[in-house]
Amino acid sequence: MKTIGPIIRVAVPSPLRRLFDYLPPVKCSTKLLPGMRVQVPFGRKQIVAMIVEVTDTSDIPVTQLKYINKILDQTPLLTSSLFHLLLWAADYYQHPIGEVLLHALPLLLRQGKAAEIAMVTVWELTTEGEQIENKKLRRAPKQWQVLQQLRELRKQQTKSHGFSTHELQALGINTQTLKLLKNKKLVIDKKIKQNKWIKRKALPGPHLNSEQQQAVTSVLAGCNRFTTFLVQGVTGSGKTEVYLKILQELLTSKEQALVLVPEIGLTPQMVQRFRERLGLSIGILHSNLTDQQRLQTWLAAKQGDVQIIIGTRSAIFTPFANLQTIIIDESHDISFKQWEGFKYHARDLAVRRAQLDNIPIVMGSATPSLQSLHNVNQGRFQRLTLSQRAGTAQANRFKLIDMRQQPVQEGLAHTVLQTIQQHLEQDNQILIFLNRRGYAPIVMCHQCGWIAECNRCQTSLTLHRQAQYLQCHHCGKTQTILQQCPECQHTPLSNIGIGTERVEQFLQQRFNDTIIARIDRDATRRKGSLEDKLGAVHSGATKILIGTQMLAKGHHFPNVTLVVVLNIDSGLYSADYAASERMAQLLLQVAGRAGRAEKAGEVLLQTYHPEHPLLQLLIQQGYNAFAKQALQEREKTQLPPYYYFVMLRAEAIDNNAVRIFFEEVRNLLKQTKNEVQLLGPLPAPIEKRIGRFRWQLLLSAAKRSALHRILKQYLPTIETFKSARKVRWSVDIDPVDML
DNA sequence: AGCACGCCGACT
DNA sequence: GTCGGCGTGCTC
Repeated sequence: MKTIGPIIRVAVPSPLRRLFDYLPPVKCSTKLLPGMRVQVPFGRKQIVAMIVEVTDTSDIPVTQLKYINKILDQTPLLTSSLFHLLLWAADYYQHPIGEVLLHALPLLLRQGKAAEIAMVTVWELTTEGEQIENKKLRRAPKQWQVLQQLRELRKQQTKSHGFSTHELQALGINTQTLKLLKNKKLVIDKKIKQNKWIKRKALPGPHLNSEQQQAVTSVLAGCNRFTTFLVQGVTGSGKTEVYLKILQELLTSKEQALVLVPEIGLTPQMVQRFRERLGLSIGILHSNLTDQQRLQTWLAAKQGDVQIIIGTRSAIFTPFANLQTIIIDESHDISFKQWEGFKYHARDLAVRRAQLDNIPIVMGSATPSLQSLHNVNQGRFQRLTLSQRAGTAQANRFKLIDMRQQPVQEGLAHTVLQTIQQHLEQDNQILIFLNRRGYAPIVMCHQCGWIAECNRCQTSLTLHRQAQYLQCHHCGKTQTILQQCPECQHTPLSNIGIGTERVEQFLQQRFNDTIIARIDRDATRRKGSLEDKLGAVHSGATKILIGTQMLAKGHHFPNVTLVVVLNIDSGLYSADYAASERMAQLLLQVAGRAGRAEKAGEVLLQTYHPEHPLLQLLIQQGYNAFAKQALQEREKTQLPPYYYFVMLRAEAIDNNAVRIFFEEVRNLLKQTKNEVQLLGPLPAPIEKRIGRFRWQLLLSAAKRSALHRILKQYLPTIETFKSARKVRWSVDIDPVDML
């Protein structure tokens, strides 16, 4: 039984891959449009939903249709451009549409709060208030005094409106007095938009070198249509200056830009630099804002009140009144990929958004993803290379240290220790990189082979000696240190493997009068301690710096002349095909921390596989040569970006429930014949995590469209499986991590 | 997902 | 006798 008549089709915030039809409210003066929020009865509750379509037929009989309860927006909350991007994303990532649309909204809007720009009250003198004489206020000295203060402020002020309650309070002016003056019509209060999107005077930037200028010119030449640029510039080649110049040249006073940065890249220093150099208002979006701050920035961008938004991953969902370009810094960074819930990649969405809006997009990186380089080869991206390092800085010298040929102490090769000694004698700084925090990753009984394991995950516990506990680095759970083997009572237990804490302790003994700092999550937990430690490095007091990934990004250490990377081998032979790509990116990034001043940097890489061809290529011929070879291998072995991947994952406390689910899924997908290849289901590389057993099934195909068609066809069926209710399952399109 | 309905075990 | 366990079905 079909229903004819006005039908409002909405998306609801639930994991259902379909839309729901409603009738418009009985007396409805608002024209209902896609992108508006409504409150609707859903099941037993009232929920916030988003209008997706306004149509005139429904497959649901009219008796089953409910009425919209309330219209929450008078105009669409999502701009048409963002709305279409989100619809595309829901389809591309095969994620429930309601979750996608509502995920894009700031929390307060998701909860149904009004999309209101915060207003502040400002007080202004009336004409009468400016002219009135003292004698008329003889009996109100306080009011007269305030009036005088306001007149004084009026003389000094440069802004067109009055002063906020807050500002006046700071000057000791009582709100009560202002109200009395208002009653006498000597002052008036007005509500105005919060004036937080201030423009400043732009400071001039450095002179661009010819390559930088060339890059800017190329981007500007393509500035009024969809063009994709990959700015590939080594560390220190001045990519940020290129972005700044592009923004400066491209944006007129009403136009906007979105700048996406990795999670760790959004530092106050970076924002400060943008603020100083661009005479434009800037809004920031990241995870540490209050809900109200996020909402106000979001609305300001939508209204066109703020010109530049700098934000992390989720800022790709900001609406803009007049977006002219998107810039993605460190575009290879995997923090642009959302891992949980709606598993989107902000970089890929950004490219799509630029295409929908017909604007240029600029992606920058010293070490572009193989995906991006493939796009360059295919002619989809235009590459702009910056090869000169700014100033007199010199390129780093890489050297492989063959661990097999020499004695090793606490993870450090003999020759490496000698080199450290030399650099210390020359009063230089040294950076040691090890992507493993704690003292030792394994605690083992030498007698019976027992290993301390997490009871919730299938992983070994890491010994944290200083903090005095064993910790699981997957679920974070800690437990007390054991003195004795629980199996055979043998004592003591052996600590196997090397973490940052252990390296620090060893080096402190070895070079006992040298100041050593450790920078990892444990050593910088206290607020301000990271800043303190970095300060001590910059002042020159700290001579040796030991750290994890935290060190690899953003920070500059101009006086570091020696970088040592302790364990690069995990990137060479891994179950994850992309491990070598990430290792190469990390190595160049770590190396880039050093030798930025007049001193050249030396980079030592400790390995048991110095002959590894990709590694050889990387250090002898550089990243592009490495990437070319790695891409050839990917093509030969049918891996992305030549093949397309979709990972189907499921987990449950009951291992069997997951196996039954996947058995059903596999039987269903058998029908696809050879259109897609199935690998698995297999237990995930970390089989058990936080008490849940995890399995995965990899789908791959030479054509993206084939994969997409099959998912569209079969996911609704999988959704109805009874076995699906007993597991947590998810679809990951273009997974970046196989683990 | 969230929520209710519904049919079986150990308790005031 | 009930409180509550989670299996199942539904959401316009």
